[in-house]
Amino acid sequence: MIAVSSSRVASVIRVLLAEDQGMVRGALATLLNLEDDIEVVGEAADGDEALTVAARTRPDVALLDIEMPGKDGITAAASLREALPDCRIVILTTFGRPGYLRRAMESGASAFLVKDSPAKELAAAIRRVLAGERVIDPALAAAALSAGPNPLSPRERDVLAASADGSTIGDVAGRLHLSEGTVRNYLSSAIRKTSARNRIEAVQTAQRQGWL
Amino acid sequence: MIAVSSSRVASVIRVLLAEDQGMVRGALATLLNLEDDIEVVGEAADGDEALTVAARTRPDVALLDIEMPGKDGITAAASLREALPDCRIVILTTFGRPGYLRRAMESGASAFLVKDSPAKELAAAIRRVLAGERVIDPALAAAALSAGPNPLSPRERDVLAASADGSTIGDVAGRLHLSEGTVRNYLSSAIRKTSARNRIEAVQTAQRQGWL
DNA sequence: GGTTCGCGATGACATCTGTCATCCCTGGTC
DNA sequence: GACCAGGGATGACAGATGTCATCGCGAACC
Repeated sequence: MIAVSSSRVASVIRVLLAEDQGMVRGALATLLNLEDDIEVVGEAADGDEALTVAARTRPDVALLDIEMPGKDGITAAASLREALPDCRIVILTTFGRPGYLRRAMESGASAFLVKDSPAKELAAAIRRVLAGERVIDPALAAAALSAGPNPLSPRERDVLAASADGSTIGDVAGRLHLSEGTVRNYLSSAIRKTSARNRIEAVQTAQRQGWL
Repeated sequence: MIAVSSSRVASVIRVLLAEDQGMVRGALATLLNLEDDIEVVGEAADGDEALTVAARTRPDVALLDIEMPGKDGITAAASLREALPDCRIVILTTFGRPGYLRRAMESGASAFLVKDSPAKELAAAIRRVLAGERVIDPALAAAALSAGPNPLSPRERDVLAASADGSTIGDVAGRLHLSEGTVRNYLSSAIRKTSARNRIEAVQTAQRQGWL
């Protein structure tokens, strides 16, 4: 054998990093590139960019932040799953919300990491995921299971989400092409299901649970 | 002179890093330690810890995240300013809110960085700050100046902040030892001053401006 | 001494919200 | 065919919310 066809070592893990905060993205990329068996082959600042970069670089693992402008990490994960079925997905997020974990898993993610955990766990998770394991914080998994699924119907979810920015009922009705009474009814049942006392509390619990 | 009393190089910059998200903190520390002239001599996960670690390590520069549990970065900056007047302060934050910038500067910070900016700017800012410069994103500075100061009176601010979590007027009145009518009056004027249509919008604009 | 401003309060009023009962229609499912 | 669950709507009602005028008090300022 005269020459190796590719210069890269067989065991190097090719990673795509999608994270909107430039400083965090740069720091994480540096951190990962220090590992002998990991190489960051692509970076993206939002979900859409992550998909185009992934199509070009064909990474072994995609590291996706949830909180990104435009297409969020979970939505991007679902699209990526179709485009590159062999690419493992690691979801990285600021908030360990039960609903996030549930949706991430349903979108085909292999790991779910919160940014609170130590930095060394990132590389470890990437290696474990490539070995076929699933990586989830046990405490968070328990919380997600005990919290149960999203109790809101799709329409209740829509209306609650549209009310989250302080819009008045009239605004929401106009935006969703519903009558004001209907909006009030959906809000009322959303408030009941979230055990809240008003719309604001309902929005907050729903967000805390990752239901929006 | 028989021996140098300290083994450290004269030009090494000793940095304290306060950031609550472990993964980000670890990655930033790694990034900074890669620089020849910078050494992270202490890490902290919240504002109070930052103060104790700073007292022990006496850093040249303190890198403080704003969004931390317990004592936030701006409050910590003010305390640090008293305890270690020679320590330069760099504020690092997710949100480039005008009010944050203003308060950070009033607390004695020398630099204000948003996490959106590229990772390489961090080390650059640390060096410039130590050289006596102030480092502020020009666009953000302009926004802070054009936005003007916080129009809310201290009490309006209190009441609005207490209403942010969806509490009812009765709750807020009880918590702040005010009559319900007074709370309504303060909320009403806060709503007027923020050009909002209701309490929720008022809370949102106030937060977006960094007025809470 | 007069003025202004912030804090705190009251009462009245109009409107917005949240709840409930009730209705129609549609697409399952047993 | 009977029987739900959802989506969508209406009307009525109580209570919460937002606005306004008005008052008293004390501190600051000219």
